[in-house]
Amino acid sequence: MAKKIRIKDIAALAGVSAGTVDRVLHNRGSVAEDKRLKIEEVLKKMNYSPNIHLSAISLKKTYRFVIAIPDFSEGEYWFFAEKGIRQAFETYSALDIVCEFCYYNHFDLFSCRDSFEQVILHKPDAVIIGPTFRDETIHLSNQLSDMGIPYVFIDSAVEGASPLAFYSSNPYTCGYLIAKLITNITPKGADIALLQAIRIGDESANATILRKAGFMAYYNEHNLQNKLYRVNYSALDNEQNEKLLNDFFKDNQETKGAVILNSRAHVITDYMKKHEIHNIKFVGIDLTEKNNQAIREGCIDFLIGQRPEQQGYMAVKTLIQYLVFGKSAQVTNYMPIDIIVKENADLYSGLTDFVLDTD
Amino acid sequence: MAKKIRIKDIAALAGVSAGTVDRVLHNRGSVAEDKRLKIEEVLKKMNYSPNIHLSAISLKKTYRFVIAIPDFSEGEYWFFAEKGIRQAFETYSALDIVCEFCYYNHFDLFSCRDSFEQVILHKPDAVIIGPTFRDETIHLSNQLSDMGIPYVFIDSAVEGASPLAFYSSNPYTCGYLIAKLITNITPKGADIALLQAIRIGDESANATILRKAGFMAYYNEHNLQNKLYRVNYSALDNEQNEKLLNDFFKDNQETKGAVILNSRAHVITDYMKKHEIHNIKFVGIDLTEKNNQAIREGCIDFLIGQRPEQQGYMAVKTLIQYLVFGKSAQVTNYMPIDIIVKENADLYSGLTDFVLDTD
DNA sequence: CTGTTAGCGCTTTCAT
DNA sequence: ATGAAAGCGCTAACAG
Repeated sequence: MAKKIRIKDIAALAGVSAGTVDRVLHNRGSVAEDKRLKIEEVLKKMNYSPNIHLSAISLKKTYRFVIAIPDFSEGEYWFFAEKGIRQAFETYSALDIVCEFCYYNHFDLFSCRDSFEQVILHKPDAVIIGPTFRDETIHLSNQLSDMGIPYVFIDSAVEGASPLAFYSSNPYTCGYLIAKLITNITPKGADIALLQAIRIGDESANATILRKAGFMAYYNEHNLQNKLYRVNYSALDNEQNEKLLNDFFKDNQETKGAVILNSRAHVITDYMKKHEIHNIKFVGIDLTEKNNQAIREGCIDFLIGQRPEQQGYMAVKTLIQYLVFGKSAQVTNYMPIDIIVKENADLYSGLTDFVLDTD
Repeated sequence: MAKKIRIKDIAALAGVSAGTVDRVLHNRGSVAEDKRLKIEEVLKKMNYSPNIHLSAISLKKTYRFVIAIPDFSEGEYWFFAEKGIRQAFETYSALDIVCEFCYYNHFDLFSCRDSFEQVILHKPDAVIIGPTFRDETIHLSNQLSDMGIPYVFIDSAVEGASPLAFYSSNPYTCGYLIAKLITNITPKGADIALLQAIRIGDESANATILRKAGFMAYYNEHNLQNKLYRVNYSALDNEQNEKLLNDFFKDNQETKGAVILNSRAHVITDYMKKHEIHNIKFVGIDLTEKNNQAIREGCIDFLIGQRPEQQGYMAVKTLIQYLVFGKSAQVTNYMPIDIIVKENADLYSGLTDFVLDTD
């Protein structure tokens, strides 16, 4: 085990004082060029990296975080993302962080627009965005970029923005894998239903579009002949939903498989249970509490897990590293895509203790 | 966001000084009973927990860790476990930790015995054990228990020992899931081969026995009629292996699926590739580098992932929490069981950056 | 431009 | 038994 290297050690090796090393570390200027070079050389050679938790106690600065994500109920997807965010704040409890949450309804474009306007008003030092609507997200991103405020996307990224980083699963791969799974567990050539949510003010969410592309890619690459029905459902209006699904399932009794490219699988399995529709294989996304229930009961065959806690945690961590040391992380960060079945579902849920840290 | 609570705050609320609170926190005695009770009450009410990274700088104590695990080459299972262990030491870099590794050959009982004898000689403050052979592990555990030295198991646990905690996947569930996967991707009733390693001095490793139990349980619960061949192979002797596998595959051309309950899947797929045996579905364990290669090439259909890095990381973390604050964690800790296929394999490998931390 | 110093939260030693 | 004080690594304000 290498002995710990302290600022003092670096200082000695470079023939300066600790204060000067610190100035270099934080780019605070007022350091002679030759000494700066010398210090940077020593830092690199010794592979020094300061203990951020120790930095924190000396730093009196208060960091204002704003989190702009969809609202949620307990056990839903964004619940877990927020859990990860709060966990990160715990881990960095030595830092003085204040945090505002700007929630929006992610089925409602206008709600998102309102919410995003609030973000700037909070004068944040850092922002975490859960994008749903493309144009609104770009608009906010541009404002933040202009003001020099760093921001990180979680759940999905948006083309045309310049976040410090984003943490999401690769939606294309997700869709691709879903296609593989559903076709592997349904008879060859069977009809498949593709459920999609109705949104207010926009036809489809950002991530969902990309997942669909991956899904279709699998079909094309494998020359699949399965008939594919696009079925609308409503996540907001139960009655409307009932009607929409009735229309489809009455007329298409031959459907053997169904997939949904967002976390509302349970809405569909609830309907199926109620109407005693069995023998339809079902693949969905996200281990929400309700989906967990459904997978236990055998109503869902596969779920794709996206590690929302970890995304939230990493977003905070990345921003802190940047704010404190100006360290920019890797921009593109795709999470592992977990394949969840009845047997391993329990092990994935509520596992916030099994988490790690790296630097 | 709740304001940070410091020892000083607790002290003020309890009407004592910071020093006294610290004495209570660390059970260092010399505190009047009534004050102790008062302080403990305040601690609980305020839900105080000290920042361990800050504690660390004041603590000058050196902690001696000994890690007794199987030896490995780069990219093998234990390589990743050790990676997680080292990562944890990084995270807790404020602590002064020295660490000795006692490796043993996990196909050789006697090597294990020798290695475990070394452990005690290092006079460790804490030990991490990767158990393979039951009796040797129990023997070491008893010695450690007698000396009051905390130890944690990773990869698998051993009945009859009293570790501070263990981190492993549930071997029974692992085996069960492997059975489900192989029977789902092979024709109904098809012959299945169960590959098992020859070991020196012992018939089978601890974890493997339990996995086999889970595997068989699935068979029994589902009344499967598949013929099951137990096939020996050698992980150490290539020539012997060639012969063993020849014997089996020549005589059993009807085998449609194969599973292996340890991380050497690639040994078998290498053989199959060499002998141009195709059309055998294959399920194995652990995303080692070589297995990763095999899954990419399509030689393996499913791999079960056990998160070795995370196990190692958690083992260190648990021991540190115990050593510094006497905090005992939960004893039984089953990791998520990852299901890995060609499409998501890349996302699981080399992902040591995507890790979290909680307290 | 640079070294010195005080102070962050936590622990421990040393008087009391 | 207890509080005051010093010191851990790191940072920032202050002298020079």
